[in-house]
Amino acid sequence: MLSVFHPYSARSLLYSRLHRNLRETTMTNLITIERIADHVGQRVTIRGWLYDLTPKGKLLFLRLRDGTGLTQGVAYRPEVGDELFERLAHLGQESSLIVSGTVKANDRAPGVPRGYEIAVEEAEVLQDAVGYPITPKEHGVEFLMDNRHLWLRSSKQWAIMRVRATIKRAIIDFFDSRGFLNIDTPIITPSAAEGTSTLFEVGYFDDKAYLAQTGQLYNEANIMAFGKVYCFGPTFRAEKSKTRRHLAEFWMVEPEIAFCDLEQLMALEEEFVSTVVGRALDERANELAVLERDVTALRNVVAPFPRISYDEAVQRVQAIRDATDDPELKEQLAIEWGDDFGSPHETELTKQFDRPVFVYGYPTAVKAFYMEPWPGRPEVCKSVDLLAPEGYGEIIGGSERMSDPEVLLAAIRRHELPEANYQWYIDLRRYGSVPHSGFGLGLERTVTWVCGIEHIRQTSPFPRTLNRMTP
RNA sequence: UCCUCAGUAGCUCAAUGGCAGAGCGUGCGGCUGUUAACCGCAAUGUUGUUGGUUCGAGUCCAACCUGAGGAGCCA
Repeated sequence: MLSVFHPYSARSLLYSRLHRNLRETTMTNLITIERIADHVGQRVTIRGWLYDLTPKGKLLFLRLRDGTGLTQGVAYRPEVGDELFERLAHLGQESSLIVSGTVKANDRAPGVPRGYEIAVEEAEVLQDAVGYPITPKEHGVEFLMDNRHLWLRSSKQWAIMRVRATIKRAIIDFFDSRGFLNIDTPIITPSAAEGTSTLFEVGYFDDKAYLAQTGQLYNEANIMAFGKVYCFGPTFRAEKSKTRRHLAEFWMVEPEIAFCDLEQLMALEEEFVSTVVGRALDERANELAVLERDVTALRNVVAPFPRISYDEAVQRVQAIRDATDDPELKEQLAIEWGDDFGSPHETELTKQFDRPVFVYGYPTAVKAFYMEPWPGRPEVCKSVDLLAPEGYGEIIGGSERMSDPEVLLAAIRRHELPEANYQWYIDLRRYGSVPHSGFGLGLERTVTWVCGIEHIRQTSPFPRTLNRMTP
């Protein structure tokens, strides 16, 4: 029995009718495409959107997506009848519809998961969409970003968001299962943790305040109450950065651990990162396939990770520089002991390894004020960055924190920070100070790397960058 | 803030200083296995803005606007 609502003021949407259609739909065996393999041979119903349409004479291929996957509906004119066939054959891309039919396994069927299709028996069109702007062809960045609200429906963007959700879940599970307390840190803060130049300013009643760029200092207070904690939320940087690695708003997870030194911190980081990557590999194989990600590179991400000192890293970069014939690269790679690494340095260094690499013991001068001095080498601090392979660069910055109140006070004065704002922070060292460490991992940079994509903006559903805060 | 590149049809791009073009998408028709299908027909333009050079500017010059990705900074 066919149920085609035809004609109704062609190509216009009537809400009352739309909702009536929805209620009257036979919901027998309503499934998600994600689970289509469990329903081979059954008559099922799916609800979703038309991703693409290929007419082929008496045969019609409808690529259908429902948010959980993508599958192929096959309509055969003699079976569905002329009326429904004609209606389906002229649907616009992204039309919304409800389709019922029998699931069949077929090697030729594309989709996520691939290899299954639905022999269409019935269909109801909720809306015939006209003029959907994003075609299954090449588009430019500006056009796609202007249409971000629609671009999210495209299969690669869909896959990235699903990988992101899994990575987020894996992060939470990792810390929750290891005795960390999830605790929230403020987003509105009175001053910068590490200087004021890169913060978004907001009005706070009659005062000025800033959007937080880190929750770390608060977490140092939290660990003295709870032992091991992590915060996980949005963070804000007003840096005028226009690169494929920067967002103005991004998510960061920041664990902080009492009674933890730099060695133990690195051990935690490598276990953490390899666990998270493993979860993405296990749970998002289909999505990584959509992204055409080389998963063998991800399978190498197994602890332990190589650990090299800043001193050694400088020597390695200098050796790479000496070996190259490319004059541009030679200039970019110029570095002396005491300089911070720029992205060209990090990129070349990470090319030497097949998994993330730790660089520890940076010069005190290029790092934040709160890092513990290296014993016997005050010009070096107990900091560690974790650099992702394949040119993806820094995904984690961490350190052992200063535990001596006098040393900390001296550092605050040396950096000319407003001392009054840091009294509570110094207090943490006055009342039961212990060695402690922590790190921050950028969610979007991690997702960019795991997905193997070009640009960080694709890892945020609605990215905020230097030149864009819409849609 | 600095450097480099770009802006032409809905989209992606061509066009020696000399008639504004193609592919895709869209509409109509054809095709029983399409995977960004294929074949035929049709419609589609304030060449980012302003000024200048020239008989003539999409093209050359100047300024501006918008965007891109790289530096710095950083997750």
